[in-house]
Amino acid sequence: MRPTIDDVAKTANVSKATVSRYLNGHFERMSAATRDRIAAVVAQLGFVPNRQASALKSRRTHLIGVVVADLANIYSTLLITGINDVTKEAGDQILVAGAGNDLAEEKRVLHLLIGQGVDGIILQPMSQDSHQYDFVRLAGIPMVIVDRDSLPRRHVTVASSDYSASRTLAETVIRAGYKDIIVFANPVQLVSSRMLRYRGFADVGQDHHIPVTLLETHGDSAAEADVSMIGAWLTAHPGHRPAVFTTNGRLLMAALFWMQDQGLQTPRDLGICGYDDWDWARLAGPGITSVNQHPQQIGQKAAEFLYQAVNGTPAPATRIEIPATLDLRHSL
Amino acid sequence: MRPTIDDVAKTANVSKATVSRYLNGHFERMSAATRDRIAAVVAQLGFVPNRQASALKSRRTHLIGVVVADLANIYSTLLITGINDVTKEAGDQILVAGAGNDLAEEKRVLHLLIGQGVDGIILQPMSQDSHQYDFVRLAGIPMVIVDRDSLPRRHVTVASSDYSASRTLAETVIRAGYKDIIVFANPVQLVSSRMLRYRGFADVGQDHHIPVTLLETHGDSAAEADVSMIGAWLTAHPGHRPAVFTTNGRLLMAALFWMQDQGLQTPRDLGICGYDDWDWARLAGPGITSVNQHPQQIGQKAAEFLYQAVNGTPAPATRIEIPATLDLRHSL
DNA sequence: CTGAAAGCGCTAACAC
DNA sequence: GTGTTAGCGCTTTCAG
Repeated sequence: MRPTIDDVAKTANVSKATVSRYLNGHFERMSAATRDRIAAVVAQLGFVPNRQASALKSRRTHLIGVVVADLANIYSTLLITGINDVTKEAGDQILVAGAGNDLAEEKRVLHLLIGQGVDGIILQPMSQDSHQYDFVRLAGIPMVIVDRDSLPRRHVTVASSDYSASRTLAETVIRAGYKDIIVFANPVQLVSSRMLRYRGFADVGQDHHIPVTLLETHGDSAAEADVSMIGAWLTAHPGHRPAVFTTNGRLLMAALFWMQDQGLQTPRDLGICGYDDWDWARLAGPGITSVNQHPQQIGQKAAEFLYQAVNGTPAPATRIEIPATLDLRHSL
Repeated sequence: MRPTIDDVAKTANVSKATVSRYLNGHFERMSAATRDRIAAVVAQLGFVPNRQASALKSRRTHLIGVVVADLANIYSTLLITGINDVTKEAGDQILVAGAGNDLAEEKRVLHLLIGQGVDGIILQPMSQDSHQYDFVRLAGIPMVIVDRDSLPRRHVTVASSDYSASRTLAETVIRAGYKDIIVFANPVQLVSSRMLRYRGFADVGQDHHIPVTLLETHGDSAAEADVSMIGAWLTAHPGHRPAVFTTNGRLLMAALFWMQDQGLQTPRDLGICGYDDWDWARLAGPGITSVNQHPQQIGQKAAEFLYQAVNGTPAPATRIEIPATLDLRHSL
């Protein structure tokens, strides 16, 4: 079985304390001889210190918890990759969990993370009410929020510039001559970023006296999303050629699948644009005009802020925006 | 700060042992009164047991380590999602790490996982030589391998039916009338699954006397992959219209980006097909014929086998294949 | 420069 | 039914 610090100490003829100093790099006042002897024994035994034990005393598990709304999402992957970029430098590991788009499940996994004694948490929150997360502050665990707001703001929040990116895209749509706009989204009341994306369109539409219709669906996979709502709208408005804006990549994909099935083409039959963090939209049809929010960068920034807090110098609880970028293509 | 089992014990006027029994569900011989009292105190204090401490004695951290070759990959996301489906049921958590396609880095993170005392590991291995992983068996940690072989086979290995799927696809290509086949891949010697995918084509090509050219590139992102090799081939073979097969989704995307930039169309100028685990290929061009290896299922199966081992009844070290499926579309 | 000893929060015999 | 006690493997004063 795994050797312990005691095994190392005995084989090297020193005390556990000395080995511990060695492991933690406190060679300042240690004879080179002892150091080398310990090094040899560690290598020979293949000793790997047990972090569970060390955490008990040192109060540092070197674990960072990450909770995303839905694991099977490109956004999540890229976010996690960004976080990993910085935890790696710190020699830490990430504990990932998916909330399955469910508040109760999110709460459950947060408790698991607390139980594991994570040094900090990065959360894409299900709830807009930050009081829901009081228990993690009570546990004394630093947390930073990503992608969505949770208010009153108690944590640094890193998100993309949803509202302004959305406005810019809406202006583009209108400039392209569309007289009808459809926003295809998951329920916007529930999540601040969705709401901001919708509001960007709604506000610009109002400025230009262009009607903006909100079509809400539950489920965001191609299979679950109820894309036929768009078909219903089309039937109800014969002769109209609207621009459809989808608030996330899965919905964009769902909409495009549906169009393909219906034999609808863009921009001939309708315009389409939406969020896409993975650039595949460039390849669909004539190329879909889309917004990229750079989740990897969001992950990096979030992790950097988290470490500030973990190291005792938390930044003020403000919203940090990573600019989303617009890729103009030929679907409008 | 976080309350401990001692705090709970004192407030509830019982011993730590009783609280511990409560926490672990040993109510068999416990008065309902004490049980309820403890429950109340636990809720009131917001007590969450410290798993680090419990692990020290119980030898179970409830942590499953997952090491993938590259975190920023759809395959990884879906694999992790599948693993999470089953660890969640067990009340466990997953510790994910990316090896950055580098053997040394993989070794480093494996050591970190061992240090964290994970109950088991799921690995998409960088090395085909299983001796590289002797140190994990020495540490007594159960492991299952996914996606690629590492031999001599010491661990259950869950992968997709690479060779047969690849043969089927090759037959399809040839039946479509192509007289030249190009396999665009990352170095095939290094990874068994790539090799199997290549061999499937090579063998079928030989059977039909159709030349199969292997074009190898390093880096698999659209930016890094050297797609111009295909262009060079085209230049060297004027008048030919080959079918290109890419051995993973990133390379498929890279090839399609390049074709788009070159103004090349499929199937007009060349045929194209490849691996795609996320169905976006359905939307590209006329729809790209592709192979889906169902990574989520692979993850689930792998986790199930891992738990068998963790629970003391390891399955024999065989290769388990999850059938890959072929989506015929219009790119050939 | 190194060692002894106490203890982190929890579990698991073994008592009673 | 419940309490006592002895650690799990490590870190960290405090001595020397």
